[in-house]
Amino acid sequence: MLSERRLEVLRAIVQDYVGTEEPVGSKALTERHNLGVSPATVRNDMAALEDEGFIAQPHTSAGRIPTDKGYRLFVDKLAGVKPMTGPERRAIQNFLEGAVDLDDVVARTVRLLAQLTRQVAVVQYPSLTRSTVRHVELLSLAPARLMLVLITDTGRVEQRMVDCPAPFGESSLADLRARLNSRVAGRRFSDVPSLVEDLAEAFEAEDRGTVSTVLSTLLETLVEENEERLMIGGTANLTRFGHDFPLVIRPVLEALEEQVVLLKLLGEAKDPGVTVRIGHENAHEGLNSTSVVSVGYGSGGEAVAKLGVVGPTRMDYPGTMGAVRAVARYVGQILAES
Amino acid sequence: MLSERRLEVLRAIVQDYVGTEEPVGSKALTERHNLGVSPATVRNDMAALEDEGFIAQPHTSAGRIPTDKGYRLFVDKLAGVKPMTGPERRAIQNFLEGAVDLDDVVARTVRLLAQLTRQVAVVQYPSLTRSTVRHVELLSLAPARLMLVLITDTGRVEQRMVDCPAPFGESSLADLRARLNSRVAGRRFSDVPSLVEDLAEAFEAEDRGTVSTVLSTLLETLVEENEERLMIGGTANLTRFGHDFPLVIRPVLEALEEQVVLLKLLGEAKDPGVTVRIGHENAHEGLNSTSVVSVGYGSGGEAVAKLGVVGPTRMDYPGTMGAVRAVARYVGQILAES
DNA sequence: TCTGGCACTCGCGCACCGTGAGTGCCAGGG
DNA sequence: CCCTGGCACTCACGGTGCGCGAGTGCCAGA
Repeated sequence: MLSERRLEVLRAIVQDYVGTEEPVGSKALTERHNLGVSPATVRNDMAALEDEGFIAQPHTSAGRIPTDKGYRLFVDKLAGVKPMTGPERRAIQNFLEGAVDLDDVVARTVRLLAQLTRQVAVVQYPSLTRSTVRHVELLSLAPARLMLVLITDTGRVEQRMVDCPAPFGESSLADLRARLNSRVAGRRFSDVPSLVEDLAEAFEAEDRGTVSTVLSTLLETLVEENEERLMIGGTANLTRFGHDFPLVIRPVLEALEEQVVLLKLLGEAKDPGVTVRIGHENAHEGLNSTSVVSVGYGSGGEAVAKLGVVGPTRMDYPGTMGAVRAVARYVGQILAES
Repeated sequence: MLSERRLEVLRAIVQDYVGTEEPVGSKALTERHNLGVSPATVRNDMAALEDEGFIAQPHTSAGRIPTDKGYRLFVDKLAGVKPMTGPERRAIQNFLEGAVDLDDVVARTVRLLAQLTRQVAVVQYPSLTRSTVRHVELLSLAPARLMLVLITDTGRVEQRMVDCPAPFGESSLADLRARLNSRVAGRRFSDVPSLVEDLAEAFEAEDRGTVSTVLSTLLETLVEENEERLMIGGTANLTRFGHDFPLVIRPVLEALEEQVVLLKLLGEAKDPGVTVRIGHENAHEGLNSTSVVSVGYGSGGEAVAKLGVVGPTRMDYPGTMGAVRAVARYVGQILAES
């Protein structure tokens, strides 16, 4: 096992490298942190850390930089989560409180996260299946054309067109609307399929086709693949990535455009607290030189979706984790109020 | 005025430069285009074009590159719009037809435009004020809390919370909903303010406060500033911008994050056809080295919103204009069908 | 186990230079 | 008058060579 001092050396290396973006050498280290030992000793420690795979040299006769494994150790054992200061908390709250609807909440959250962390922010909309039904609305647009509108307790609204197999009267429509709502309003979306299963049976034969079309459209919106949405922002922060720009930034931007990739990325994090995935821990190749810091948020105790940031592996983990956690907490509050 | 041949030289310079991304010299020009004259003559023409400000030298003893003014002349006088090929048209149509709702239409359009033009795509949601009201829905969430949902003929759905000054009964709600819809359904949103002006008067004194709160919330959603939404994509294409990366790309990404800037950008284009704004013609400083190609789209004859792309001034104008125009046409069709 | 000393490595920045594409100008010819 | 071939000049670019210095590994001694 690594001695206390060696861990201290690793911590110092991570901190310095994150600050300066330059490989850090033994002399510079002893000057900026009082480790109480000489550079030569630090050199031995560094050699040991390198043997263990926690740090590496970009080339001989250069300083060391942390490896993914080094950052992992730093995050797990050496660093906490830096809490936000009072003024920061207030600023977050103020900024989020002006939102007029869910889109606005998400948009503001993205901007806020991007600004606080100076990284790329990703915010997932509250998942339908993990939310509660507030109301289901059915509108008649044409004799054989309906619009289905779902509204969740988190303020999310989804709409779908329904082409009916047969004309559907106003009274049948009112009937269906009433029955639907009495069954599902206030219930969790994940329970909806079983709750509406036998609904068609209550209708006249001529209407049953339409009713089951409506129901299957309703169920389709709940399929995992379709129902997830997200918003990203702060991509301009990618320009602070490093010097060897195009090659690094390109795949990152491409990955960010693939919602599927991002959803997987956020979805993988099962930890109830803040999750950090570092460099190669990310399955997607384009994100091998980035770290993802994410956390679930929700109006109650339970998480209805995730949010997080994507940045260079060389990032300020304690600060980023603190910001992400704080923002998630306040977003949860805002959603609970609306 | 410039002679025919000099215009031809300019066209050749633009074409070559767009293709190679490198300053083009007199010798290379005569080799690749049969202008029927010698390099020396071309040199004289180039000198003249430079005097007029259509081309410039990055440094002495390098070839010439077109200036913004040069591209402007090229777009206005020397190049047409390159129509899409049959297979391309079919691909566009297929790709857009799978969309399930408006968000999906917009998202697909963005992806499509980004792929076709290999540039950054921007698509504005159909403007509320230029659309027609399909339905206004009012839901009671709590005794003194309503949700207002607006649905347009283009499939756009907006929702707002309304905190009522006093409890509002189910029957009053049904009454208000019916009256509202009978007045505004099928009418243009821009006419809504005058159509609902005196609606509160029809209600009992105790309900008037709530009714006017609902109405003012309704009117607020129509304020220009709030009602515009847009989606962007294809930012990864910015990496193909040039060599001097960070400095150019940074302000562009920043500008793209400012919805206000983009909306202004699209809004400025008044031309009914494809509009091109080149380099410094764009008011926003960060976009001085980009060109914006935009066009209005709509379900009927009239434009309900704009879409377009943002790319380097050195872009394939005829091709880009053709793609933008074609996509707008098909999006209009899709919207008309839904 | 830590420390100071020492020889060694090697990337970085800088100066230097040859090459070649490109230019402007000019005198001569159609 | 316009076009052409010729000519001298300019200057960015790429390659080479070199000194500096930060950083390293190793070792002997405290």
